[in-house]
Amino acid sequence: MAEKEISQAVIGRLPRYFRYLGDLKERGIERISSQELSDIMKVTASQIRQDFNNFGGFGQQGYGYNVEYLYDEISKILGIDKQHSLILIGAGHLGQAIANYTNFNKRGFVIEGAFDINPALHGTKIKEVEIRPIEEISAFVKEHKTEIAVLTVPKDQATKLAAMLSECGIKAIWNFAHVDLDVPENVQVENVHLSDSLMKLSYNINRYEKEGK
Amino acid sequence: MAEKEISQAVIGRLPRYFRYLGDLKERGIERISSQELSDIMKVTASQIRQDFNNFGGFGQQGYGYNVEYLYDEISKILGIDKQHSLILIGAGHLGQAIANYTNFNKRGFVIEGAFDINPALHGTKIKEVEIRPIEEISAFVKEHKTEIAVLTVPKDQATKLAAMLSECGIKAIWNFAHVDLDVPENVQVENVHLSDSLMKLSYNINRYEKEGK
DNA sequence: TAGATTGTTAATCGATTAACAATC
DNA sequence: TAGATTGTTAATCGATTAACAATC
Repeated sequence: MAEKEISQAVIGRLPRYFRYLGDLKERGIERISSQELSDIMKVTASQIRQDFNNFGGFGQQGYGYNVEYLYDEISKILGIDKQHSLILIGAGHLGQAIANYTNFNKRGFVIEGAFDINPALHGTKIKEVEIRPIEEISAFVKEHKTEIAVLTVPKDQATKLAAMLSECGIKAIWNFAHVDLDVPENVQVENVHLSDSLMKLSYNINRYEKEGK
Repeated sequence: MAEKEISQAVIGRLPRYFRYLGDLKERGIERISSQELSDIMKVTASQIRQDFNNFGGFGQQGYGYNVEYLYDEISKILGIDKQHSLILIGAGHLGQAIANYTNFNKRGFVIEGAFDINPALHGTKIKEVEIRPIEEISAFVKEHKTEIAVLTVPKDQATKLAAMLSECGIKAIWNFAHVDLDVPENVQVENVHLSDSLMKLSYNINRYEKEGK
């Protein structure tokens, strides 16, 4: 069905809405108006209403939005109402950091396998998951129908691994390598380019010092 | 001087230009036209020319752009032609990952201190840098005129630490905590919200499966 | 000089904000 | 019913793309 395509600008804001709604829910708040949410989140009430309306009406005139309902709906839109299977490729510090970040697990992102090129690590464990040689990735992904590969390897390896992962049916790559992956359109890629982020910070330090603004 | 404000959309693209230009430079390529760069980077030539022209003319009609010159100019714009001092706050896996990522060091981002709440870590080292109690942050930042604090602590700590850091004159916070920091406008913040990123990935998996697009 | 390609203006497109009618 | 607040259309703003004159 040709539902109208939602812009990535809107999608990019959903996790933040989700986070604030989670907080409100925890604080026992039942309803909220776009104006109140606007005050808390520092975005316009208009944008909030437009964003939510991309997915159909979640609110009620004269009342506002039911926090729990809205929270649940956003979780469905984001696809985090279901479990997702992950494999870790690269068991370095970054891989460890991700494996140990319990919030992902709580949200249903479950690490089912871990792989590294370093033989010394094979057989050792990262958060209860055994580290295997990268040669075993393909068979593992096919057998477990793994959805997401977390790529925390140097960039020269990343390109080859991405091609291989695409071939064995991975659905998505969460890419921490500092390179743009070229994969078929049935493989979703989300990049986390930490050095890009740090450079933006550097720019803004610079800019503030020059412009005083 | 009221130079016209450059949009964050443009800034966000600079690190990627920088990366590609670095590659070209390494491959010994001296000049490149906006069209050639467009082919490699998969953005329009028009956008490339517009982006660069925000900062004045870097090219030459009939010739194109000199790779090395352009590379250097972008590094100046991003402020990565100078050294930047960092402190690590939170010496967990993520902090370790960042400390061990040698590329940052190579780019002039130097970690000068590390702090953690856990007394067991005090006195131990993370990449040659001694881990200190967080009570010492304030004095350290003032003494070393530290520019950037890398915040890799749980979110409840992050809010308080951000306020403290702002007070003792930090210029910027690279925030990995899953919370929006509220700091004065003289403190630059760059957020790395990993779970937001993962949720976007989840959305796109979902979307592709539904729409087949 | 002729050809190539930038710098820059104009046109288009998309995203955000404002306004208000619909309705709970 | 009156008041509140959404859903949605219209207006504005900004970013991207196209076009072309300037110029190397």
